Amino acid sequence: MARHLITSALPYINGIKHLGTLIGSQLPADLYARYLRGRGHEVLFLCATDEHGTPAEIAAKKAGQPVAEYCAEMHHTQGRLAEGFGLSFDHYGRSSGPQNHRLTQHFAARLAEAGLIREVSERQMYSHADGRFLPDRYIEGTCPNCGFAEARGDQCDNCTKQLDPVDLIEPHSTISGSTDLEMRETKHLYLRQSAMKDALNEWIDQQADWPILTTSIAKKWLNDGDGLQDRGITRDLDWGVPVQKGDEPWPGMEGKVFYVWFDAPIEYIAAAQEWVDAGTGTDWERWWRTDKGADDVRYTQFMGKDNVPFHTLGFPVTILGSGEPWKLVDYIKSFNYLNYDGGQFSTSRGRGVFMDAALDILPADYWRWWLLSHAPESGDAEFTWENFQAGVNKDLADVLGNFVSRVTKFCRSKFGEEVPAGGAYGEREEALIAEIERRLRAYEAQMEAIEVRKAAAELRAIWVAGNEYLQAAAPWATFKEDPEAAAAQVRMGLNLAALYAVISAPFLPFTAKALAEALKLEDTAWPGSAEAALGALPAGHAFSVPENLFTKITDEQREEWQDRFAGKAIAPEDS
RNA sequence: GGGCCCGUAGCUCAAUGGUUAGAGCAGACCGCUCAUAACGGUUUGGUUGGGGGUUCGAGUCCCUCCGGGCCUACCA
Repeated sequence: MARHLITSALPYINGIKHLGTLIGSQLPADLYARYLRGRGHEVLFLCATDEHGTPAEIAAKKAGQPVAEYCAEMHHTQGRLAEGFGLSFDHYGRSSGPQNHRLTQHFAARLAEAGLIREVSERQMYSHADGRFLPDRYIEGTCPNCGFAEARGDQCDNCTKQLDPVDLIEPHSTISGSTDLEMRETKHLYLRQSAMKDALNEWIDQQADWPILTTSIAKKWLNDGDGLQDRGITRDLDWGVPVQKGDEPWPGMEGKVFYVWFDAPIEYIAAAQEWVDAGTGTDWERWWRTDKGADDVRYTQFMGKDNVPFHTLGFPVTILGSGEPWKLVDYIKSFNYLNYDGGQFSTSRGRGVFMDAALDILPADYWRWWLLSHAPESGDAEFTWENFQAGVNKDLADVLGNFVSRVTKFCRSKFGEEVPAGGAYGEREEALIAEIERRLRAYEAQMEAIEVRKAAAELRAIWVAGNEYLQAAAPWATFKEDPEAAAAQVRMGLNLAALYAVISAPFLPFTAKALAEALKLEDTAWPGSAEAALGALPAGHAFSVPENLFTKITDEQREEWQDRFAGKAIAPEDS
């Protein structure tokens, strides 16, 4: 038994997330957490909404709500959807919570003491109409280089020239459209990441077993061009963690807040505090402080590739630079993107499937299975309705669902709804047990390596083995000659179903639970030897035939959904 | 522009530099009739994107070209 701290990248607050976000971090993190819990390990699985930053303010404005209220509502909505997908967070926190405020200010103070923060004066565009400074991307104008009318303040999307907002002809705010803009002097804090470049390089070099995606992104940022650059960690916004040195004011920084990418990862720690404060947990420090018991914790982070720089560089600088014994991540599992039917998911265009709509049309396990078995591990993956329909129908309805159906119904018709007694296992059963033993251990190995697709393939192979066995044993034929032998075969079949109820749970928690209940399976502990596991249901054990575990997706449904989620052509923009 | 990842069967993907490049799906054929017309078996299908090189041996390493994707630091 070991102790595992698991975090999923924090979903940003500005709306309901799509399937790409789900498979990019939360779902595989949940798979791993469920598996480790199943193996009897002690697990703390944390997630939270990432609530600060400009997009949150803009989304709130669009919704006509104060930002705090908007975030509270959206946090609730996202939480409800997470629950709907079976995401088994031990705590689902908020980066805007008081714990994170205090902790973020604490880290800033420690970093300042360590000489890792410097003040920089810079000029930024201020919009009078909006009453705020605008990030470059929220300013548009005509490109001085190519004449493109909708060039952004940071770069022209047409000619790709790097721009400064002052270069633009007739610059205006994309929020209000106002042209009443001026450059203003403003002071900001920068985290001196460059000072820790060598330490980070050495640390990354030690991680030979991390996904290439993780280390290559880290190395690129560390060594590209002039190497790792310092980053501004404050913004001129209202919504966020006020800049303070711990409890003390920070002269010259009044009215400013820390920037999201600085406070968001700190929320991983704060979420553990929230977990305790909410009364769900006790002693968060034994998970996060190596001087208070966390030295034997294994910490695994899950995230999409867009989040890798913050987790390999920024956050480690915060942790290491503090000079305090905080737990540093042990393994970073990163994912590529999931595309939607030949393009990207798009929020504004309504293109693709979002978490709320997904649950409206199908149970969570359908999505969990397909997404996890197609997790974008080696490259970007693509969601198409044809693939989704084929995968779900074949794997879930035919291979798993139908197996359970055929064995339970056959038993009911010949022996009644209890595990039949009589007969004995022979060579065929011995071979099956040996095969299950081998595959079970292979499945565990893939799970432990967090090879998500390979783990799914192994699990599926175990389901298939059940169908192969039934077909070869053919109890419906045996029954006519030798009912005792058929009883043994059915007993084996029912025990396979019971095994599936246990080992499928990380992928299919809802179905696994329903199956376990139908089989009246008391003990859902992870199987030791296949031989013991396949004896879990003794002769005479009563069960009930479950409803069909999965309904197939029809061609009509598929076509309807294809149309419904194709999206409409509106202005481009975010996802 | 620079960098990274990817390119393997119609589709989705495997293969510590080492037998004849493998699975699943789809297709074809056969079997079975317990089951959600499900299941099982057999089988078709490959110039591993192109070209060059290193090596006894290359899908794998190097060079180059082609194609796709991502990142490039004030979106997160």
